[in-house]
Amino acid sequence: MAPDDITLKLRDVRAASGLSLSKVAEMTGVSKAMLGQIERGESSPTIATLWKIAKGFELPLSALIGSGALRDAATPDVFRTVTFPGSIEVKIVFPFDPALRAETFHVDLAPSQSHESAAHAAGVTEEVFVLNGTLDILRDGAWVPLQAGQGLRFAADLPHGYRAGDQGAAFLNMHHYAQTDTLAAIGKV
Amino acid sequence: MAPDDITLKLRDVRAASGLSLSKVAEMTGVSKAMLGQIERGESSPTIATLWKIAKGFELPLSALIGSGALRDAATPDVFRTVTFPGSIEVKIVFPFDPALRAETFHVDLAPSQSHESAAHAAGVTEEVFVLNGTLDILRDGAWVPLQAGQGLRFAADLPHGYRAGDQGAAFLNMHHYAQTDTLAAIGKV
DNA sequence: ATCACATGTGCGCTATAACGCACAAGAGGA
DNA sequence: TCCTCTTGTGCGTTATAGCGCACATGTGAT
Repeated sequence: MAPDDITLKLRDVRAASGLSLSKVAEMTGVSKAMLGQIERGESSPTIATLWKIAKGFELPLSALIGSGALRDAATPDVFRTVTFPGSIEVKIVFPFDPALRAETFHVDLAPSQSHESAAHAAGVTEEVFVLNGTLDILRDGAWVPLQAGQGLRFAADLPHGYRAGDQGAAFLNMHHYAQTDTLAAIGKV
Repeated sequence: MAPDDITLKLRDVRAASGLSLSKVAEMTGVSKAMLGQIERGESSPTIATLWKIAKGFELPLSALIGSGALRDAATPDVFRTVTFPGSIEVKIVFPFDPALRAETFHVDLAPSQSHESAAHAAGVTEEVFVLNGTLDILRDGAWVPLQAGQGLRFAADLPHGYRAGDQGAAFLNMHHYAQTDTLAAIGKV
């Protein structure tokens, strides 16, 4: 890929918002002239200014960077069950999808049952949403108490654990694999 | 947030690869001195050079951009609520994280209430997991019935809709943004 | 000890990103 | 028409990204 493949979508974003260069300049702190040049491809902005723009629009930085985008299709629901190494049994709610880099499990813990998990690979983030009962999550050495309807997002590349309350617990467990697994592609890890 | 929140992960990536500045300079076409300055935070690179670096490592650009990540954050004892353009009100369970490109909402529908959503931007995938009641999802022109404990994953860049059953419905709604998102978050939709 | 080589950092120079300001073109209004 | 406001673009200046080169340090090897 040539460096020309960087398509900045500022023009699209601004068009969608219906704002003028002046307005955008005002809300981002980036000069009107510079914004124009960026849109026209006459200037290659610093990430610092790109950040300012993204912040102004309240957009993730990646929203402004056009790269090779993978498209994705729908996947229906099929519940397969899988036993984790840690010996607990989980149901697959959403299977892993390479495009999303995510998968979702449904976990059931018996009353007071606990499960400790070793550190996952770097860049793995977990999200837990409690469906029923109460659940304590061990993260960073401390137990975080959660009730039904509450959620917690944490980095899973550290040792962590789950512990159900007196009435057991059911929760959704989303695993997000950041693009850090690309480190694997380099050779190390 | 100050622009200082941009943490470039070049140092981490290079450390993981075990390569020297010279080697990286050679394979990326970016001067050794500049690479050093970027790692030390003394220089804010252009996206052009950032692209060269990413390309040299055969990494996606986003792999080098540190989200300024909250990552570990979000214990939503306090739910923030947000009203969708479509007029229904949703609670934010997990806020958008650039690294994950995902956010999760908690949606409550009154009995028989329905909500239609226009097509989102290309590359948006939704996951729905029903917590309570029954829910029908309009996808691809057909209504898919779901009960509590069931989930559905579908491409959201087509018109789609939700319809609660007789007792109403509560469900989690995960939005995954492929690298093309942009427009959806702005408000245009 | 001295050599040979590779590591990362500092210096001077050039290219250019980013700014403020001014200007030309268009859109209504009176 | 003339006036006023806003649109986006061009110009001159300053700040800084990015380069090549040289230097200081470090690590073995002989």
